[in-house]
Amino acid sequence: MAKVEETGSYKGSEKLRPEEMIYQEMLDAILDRRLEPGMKLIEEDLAKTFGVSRARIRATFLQLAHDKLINLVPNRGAFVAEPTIDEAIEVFSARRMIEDGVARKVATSMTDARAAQIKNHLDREHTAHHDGDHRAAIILSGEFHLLLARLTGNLVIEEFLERLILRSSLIIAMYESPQPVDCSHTEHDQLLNALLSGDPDIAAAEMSRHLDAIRDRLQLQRPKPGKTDFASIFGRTPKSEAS
Amino acid sequence: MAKVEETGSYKGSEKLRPEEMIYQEMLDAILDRRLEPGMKLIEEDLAKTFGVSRARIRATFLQLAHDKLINLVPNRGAFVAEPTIDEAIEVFSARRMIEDGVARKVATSMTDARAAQIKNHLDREHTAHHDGDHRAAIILSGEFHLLLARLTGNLVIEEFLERLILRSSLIIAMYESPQPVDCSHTEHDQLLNALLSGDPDIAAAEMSRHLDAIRDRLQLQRPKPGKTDFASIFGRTPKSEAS
DNA sequence: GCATGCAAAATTGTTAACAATCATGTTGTC
DNA sequence: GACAACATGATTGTTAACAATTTTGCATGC
Repeated sequence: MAKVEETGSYKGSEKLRPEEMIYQEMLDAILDRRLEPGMKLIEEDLAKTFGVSRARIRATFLQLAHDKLINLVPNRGAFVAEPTIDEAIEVFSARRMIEDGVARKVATSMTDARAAQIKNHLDREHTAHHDGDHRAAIILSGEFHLLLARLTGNLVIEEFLERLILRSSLIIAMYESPQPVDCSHTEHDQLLNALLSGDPDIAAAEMSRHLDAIRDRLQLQRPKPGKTDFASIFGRTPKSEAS
Repeated sequence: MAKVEETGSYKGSEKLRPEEMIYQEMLDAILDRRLEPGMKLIEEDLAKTFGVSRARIRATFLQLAHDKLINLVPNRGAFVAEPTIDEAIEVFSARRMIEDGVARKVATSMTDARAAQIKNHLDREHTAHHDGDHRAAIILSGEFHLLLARLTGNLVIEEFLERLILRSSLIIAMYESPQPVDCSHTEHDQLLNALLSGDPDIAAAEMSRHLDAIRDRLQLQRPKPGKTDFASIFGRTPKSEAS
């Protein structure tokens, strides 16, 4: 629970430096879809909202853009990112490539203490799921992967994967199927078993399966998400194309 | 040759947008060690040098800091990064974890066209080495790894690895042994053979070996690089510690 | 009625001045 | 002579105003 709040709280720990707090708040808003994909982000409005100058908002924009959570268009402004289907596929493919390696490393360096650490996390995932706390379940699910990355002891991997997991969260928020089927907590159990086997190939294979499963649960076949498909809404084909 | 200039030129393609040009120039200066590790970067001086406002320099700083090429200290300013030995080890360990996956993917999706593409690159590496063009050899060596990343067809991996390779370049510039022993071009040949075998395990193993070899060629055992060790210089031990 | 061009409003991009903070050198005291 | 307090200069952080660009609304003409 504490862990959940630490990473995903709305305006949780208020002793953060203001710059970090603004990043965190905008991040949460995007992942919660209070800021919808494609939405224009106006500097002055945000500056007034947070009580800071436009310069700080601009700096925050650069961070968010670097993490691919917003798009920065010269002279036009900032827009909440709308990851395409191809992007979504690429992100999970990239995660597979990296997290396979993570799984290999964790599997071959497993200790009792580490196993206990993972089990403890899984307990919290199960609790959240049992309590029907969907939001906590999603956050903990992401943190499970981050925990494995941390167990490699490699900060570079950890930081990169953290960004990639955030990006995944936006993708999931955008493409998740209407009826939430977060059965992934049982998959994490299987993953732990694979890691405990100590066999890097088995661990990597299970990680690949898991990430593919997440991807396959998404609705990645919609015509063009975010962009309203008037033709299908009104049951007719467009008369002519706009210039 | 064209490729070399494209990525590593001093002030090459001047039709870049000014913001990108400034990033590129500072990047080149850091990797060339014209800007030494630890050096203070003063906003106003750079602004005058490039004929832009401090605001733009600040934005460029954020980019460079994100790539870990400079350190940003609140109220103190920006300093060229001084990767520690531990950081250097972590970067190459991270690359191994990722590039193993890259090698696996490239090995299992090899075609004649791709093999030719790689061979063509190796030819250019050999030429540069034969001509004694050390600078081009280093750049091409980095681009070899980037080429493999590109062959995975995954933009996420490609972009991340690009940053990691830049960071590696700074590390190599900082820790390379006095007598340049860039024998890595023959290692790239071996890597190609491993990729052509089509066996992902062989390819990954060869990639690991190669990256470990680069790391092991570095002088990663100095007491504290960048920070002058007066005690050893003057052959005596410090009398007392500074407060 | 619809497209085109123009004018106004909104928004981003840039600059310069000011405030806050940190580094440096000096002075005074013990 | 060493240390601390202080004053000075340099540098970063912030703000507000201005310029450039894009978007929007409206009027005109076909």
